[in-house]
Amino acid sequence: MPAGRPMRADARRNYDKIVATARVVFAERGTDCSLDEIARRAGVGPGTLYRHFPTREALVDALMKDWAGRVVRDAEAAVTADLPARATLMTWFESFVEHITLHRGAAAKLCAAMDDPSSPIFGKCQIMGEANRRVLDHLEARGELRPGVDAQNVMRIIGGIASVTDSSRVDLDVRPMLEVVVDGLVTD
Amino acid sequence: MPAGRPMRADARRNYDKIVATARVVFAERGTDCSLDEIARRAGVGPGTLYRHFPTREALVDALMKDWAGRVVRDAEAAVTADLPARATLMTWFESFVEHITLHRGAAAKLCAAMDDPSSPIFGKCQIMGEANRRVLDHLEARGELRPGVDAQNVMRIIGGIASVTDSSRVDLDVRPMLEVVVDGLVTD
DNA sequence: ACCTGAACACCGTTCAAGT
DNA sequence: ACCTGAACACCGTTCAAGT
Repeated sequence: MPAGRPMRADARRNYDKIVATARVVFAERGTDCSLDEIARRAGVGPGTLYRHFPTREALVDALMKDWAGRVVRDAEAAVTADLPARATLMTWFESFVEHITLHRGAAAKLCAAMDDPSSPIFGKCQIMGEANRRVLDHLEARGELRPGVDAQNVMRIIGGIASVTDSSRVDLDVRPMLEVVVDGLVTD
Repeated sequence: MPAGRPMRADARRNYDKIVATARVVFAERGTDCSLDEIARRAGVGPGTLYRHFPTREALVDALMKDWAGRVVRDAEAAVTADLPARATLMTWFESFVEHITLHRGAAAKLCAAMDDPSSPIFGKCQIMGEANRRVLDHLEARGELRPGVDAQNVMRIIGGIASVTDSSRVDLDVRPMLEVVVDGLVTD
């Protein structure tokens, strides 16, 4: 995201139109929808979409512009609320799941990008990872966490739960699953 | 799988050839590979593949013919070994993950089918679910399990961990993740 | 510098014609 | 009853021609 020189007016306009349309279509049809449809509904040629976003994930990344701020804010809120470990983790994990499932199919993509530095959304995963570590470190400092838990692995577990929930046909309640993980993390 | 009348010889031959080829191609390219390629390499027309397997999942299901037996056998082995709860669960969960990731991309498909009775592989998910419940019931009867854990949710959590591991670019060790879940399940 | 849209390759799916 | 392969629709991706 280095500023670079400003875009030409028509390019800027197309870029914004594509992102806005993608937001709508992703919400309607999920992260694996047709890119052609996005271009069509945005009123641009398919080549224009590709020029701005060489991969689907680059487009997903553009959608998540203000996402990072919300994630960091929620992690900070979980820490400063200063509740018992169980409540802190449940609150944080619930917002984690909510953030990672911003569109249908997004959770799986985010999970896959967690260990893929070449992915355009790798940066977003790192932000999520840092936010998660922030919460866990806070609890560990107070001795409320079992020793030897790797924050990265915790992120993968919660991401997995989110993926399964996201891809399920029925509307699952994640909380009982999160509670099992929380029980496995806290000292009693 | 009701026996029905026996297939005509050429149909039988094609069916078997498709399944054998699919086994190879799925192993090579994952569960989302091109069905056209399978038909081509099996030496049949695309229509023939569709006649025998109307959906991709129907083909996956055919591949898992002797899979169910192995799953049930492993669950039984975990129970009869009669080890402490932690060891029992770790052993069982490790084979669970192994079975559910038989091909790249399979874990996610299995997870999605867990709550979709219309899926051709729903039956396989139920077998997995029963095997899992068998192990958990055994431990619960001995009071080694925390009260209130739902076997179905446990299956979803482990399935989620398997999915994330499966879709990751790097070769992850699932055991630390499984240990967190195990800690969340057992009484101390 | 950027956009357009035709063109290409590939894939899933169907179905008329064959045996 | 089953197989074949052409045909169709759709999608991702590229690129020559335009402004």
